Amino acid sequence: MKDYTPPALRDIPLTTVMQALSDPCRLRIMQALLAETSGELACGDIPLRISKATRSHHFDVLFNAGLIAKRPVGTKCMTSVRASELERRFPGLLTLVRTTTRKA
Amino acid sequence: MKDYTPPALRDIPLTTVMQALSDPCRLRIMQALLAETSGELACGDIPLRISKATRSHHFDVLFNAGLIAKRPVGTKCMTSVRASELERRFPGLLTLVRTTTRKA
DNA sequence: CTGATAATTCGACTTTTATCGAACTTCATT
DNA sequence: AATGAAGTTCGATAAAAGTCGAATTATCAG
Repeated sequence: MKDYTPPALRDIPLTTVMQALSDPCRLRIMQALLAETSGELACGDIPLRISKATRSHHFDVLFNAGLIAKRPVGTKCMTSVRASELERRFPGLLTLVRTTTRKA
Repeated sequence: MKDYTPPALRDIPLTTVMQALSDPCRLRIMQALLAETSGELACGDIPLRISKATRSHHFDVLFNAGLIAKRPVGTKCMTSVRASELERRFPGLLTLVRTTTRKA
């Protein structure tokens, strides 16, 4: 919970974003966030069969890739997609993540 | 050069595509192919500072991720982006790859 | 202050990935 | 058949990434 200042998207290469989204858990997280009407969720709110440590790691990767923002609320850590910024820097990315359904 | 039959995109998860594009060499290859007016290039035509073996490996990853097609011409191996199919299966992907410039 | 909850940090371990040199295959040309 | 060019395959090695349990920090509710 060190720092809530997100990285500038200008400095993020597309390969970093691709890498962040190449893990099924992380893609799920992004899709869950995008599907949420409120726009944000706490880390623990997304059901994943992984340990707390791993979950924390995945959120970290998404954060460092510029994909999500974090906001502390009590002991919780609410996260949201940096939608408008991402759309500017990576046109088409969110459409891709939103509309591509997971294969059987 | 075993098989030139590309995988069905229906069976390719988005994470696989993301993983394939998470490497700088491979992203370059895709961007070079998309920028090419003829639409195709031989493996060796793209300048990369890697060995033949590694280059071959990267083309293999792109092929298995459903991103490119291969066509033998003599001893050469012409490759092209599976553009229309990709656009249907992964809307926004090619726009993303085409328009996102590499950071400084 | 105490206890409970949410999340992070710290090693340690395992799996995956990128990379290469060398040997091999294929095809075209001579 | 012999040469050369373009790719592939085969280990081997080194770096990166995913995973976890245990210890730690931070915050809220009594």
